[in-house]
Amino acid sequence: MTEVVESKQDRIARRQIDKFEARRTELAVATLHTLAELGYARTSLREIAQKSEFSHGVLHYYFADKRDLITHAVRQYEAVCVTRYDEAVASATSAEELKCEFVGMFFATLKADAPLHRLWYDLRNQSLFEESFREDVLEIDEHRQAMIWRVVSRYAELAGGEPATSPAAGYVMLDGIFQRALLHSLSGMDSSVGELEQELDHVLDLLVTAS
Amino acid sequence: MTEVVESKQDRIARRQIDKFEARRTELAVATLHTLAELGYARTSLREIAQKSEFSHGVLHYYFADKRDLITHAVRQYEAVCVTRYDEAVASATSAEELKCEFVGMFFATLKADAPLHRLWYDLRNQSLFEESFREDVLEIDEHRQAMIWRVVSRYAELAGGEPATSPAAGYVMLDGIFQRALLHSLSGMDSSVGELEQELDHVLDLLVTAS
DNA sequence: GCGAGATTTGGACACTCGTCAAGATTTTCT
DNA sequence: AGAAAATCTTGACGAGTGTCCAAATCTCGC
Repeated sequence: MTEVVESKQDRIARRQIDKFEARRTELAVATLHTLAELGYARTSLREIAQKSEFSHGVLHYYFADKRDLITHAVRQYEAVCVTRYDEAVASATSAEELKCEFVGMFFATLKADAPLHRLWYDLRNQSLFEESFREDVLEIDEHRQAMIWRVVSRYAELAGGEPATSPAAGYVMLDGIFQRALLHSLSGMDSSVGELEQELDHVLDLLVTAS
Repeated sequence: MTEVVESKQDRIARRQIDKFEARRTELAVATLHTLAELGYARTSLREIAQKSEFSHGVLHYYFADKRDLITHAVRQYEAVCVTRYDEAVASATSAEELKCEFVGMFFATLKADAPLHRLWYDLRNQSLFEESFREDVLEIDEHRQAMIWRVVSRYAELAGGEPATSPAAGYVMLDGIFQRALLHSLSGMDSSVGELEQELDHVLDLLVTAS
């Protein structure tokens, strides 16, 4: 009987833990939105709380401190970002089709999710100064690299060639294009963004050996 | 005679203005060092003053406000950074020599001036959130792009080929490599940096059409 | 419905921030 | 040398920060 009682208490305990976790992610999502809007340098706990439906005190009930909160927010970002092109990779039946879908999605998310993307770059840069961010940043960067590599290697396969770079170099070069396009997009330099879009078509072919 | 007096006053006035300007750049340089060490988010005026030989009040004697000061510091950065490869471009007599010198300098400054470089990326990212930084950032980015383009186009010339990308795409891709190498270098991932160095050799050739 | 525990609130705290101004100090000109 | 101007220091201010906590509120098993 004790074990029955125990399991019942366990169920109750688990339910509360789940609720606790659920609220944590809820607050982490609110944090993510505030960060995306204001940037790391100007995001305060009171600002975060104001964007949620809670008071600022509750943040310290669910998180040890500010770093703990932001770390969890970054982990939420990861969940959002790294499967973006997988469907296109799986469904494309020709190199041309994959390229077209990839370039389209690339610039679609650039425009639709600009605040989130600039946050990512902001946090990645923070990790250049704050060692405590590095582990998470490096891990997320790995996942982004893998995501891009799935596209590039599949593109090479469909084109009947081989990737011309390592996964790291390929990712880093395409990410460089994304960063520049993001900056120019937020600066209202639409024509420059358009040129980059045209050029991405071309760059993808540079990243695979001629078939 | 009035004009003689005036010109004498002018000389005096100019001398004082020059002195004023000199102290401004002196303080801007101190600001640059503090920014490079702490990052934008954690740099305060008192911290800047402490790294100089003055008190914090003097900053408001020479600069209107914090933004004015940081803007001038960024301009100082620009003066430092954009002629780095020009000597190599001018003196190289073969593609192989230019490539070797470029790759060497690329990774030498990566290691020697890491704090300054991470500051640049930090400020460029701030411009994604703060419109007031954008004008300066875009201008400096142009100069960096031109600097890289001088290398790429000369390399293509020496190799008897043509650049395979636009100046923007070429810059952005090489800059992406630099960013990644900087992150991994500051993270102590030396082997990863070494791989990127090897790969840069290869990437340079991707950026020119086969001769 | 009651009561214990979980959750939330809102204010207090110690601190740092940018800014400013009054006064002390130094430099410069006559 | 002495006066005038430029320069620098110091301390204060109000606002904003992260953190903590006592009290208020809510939840939920009994």
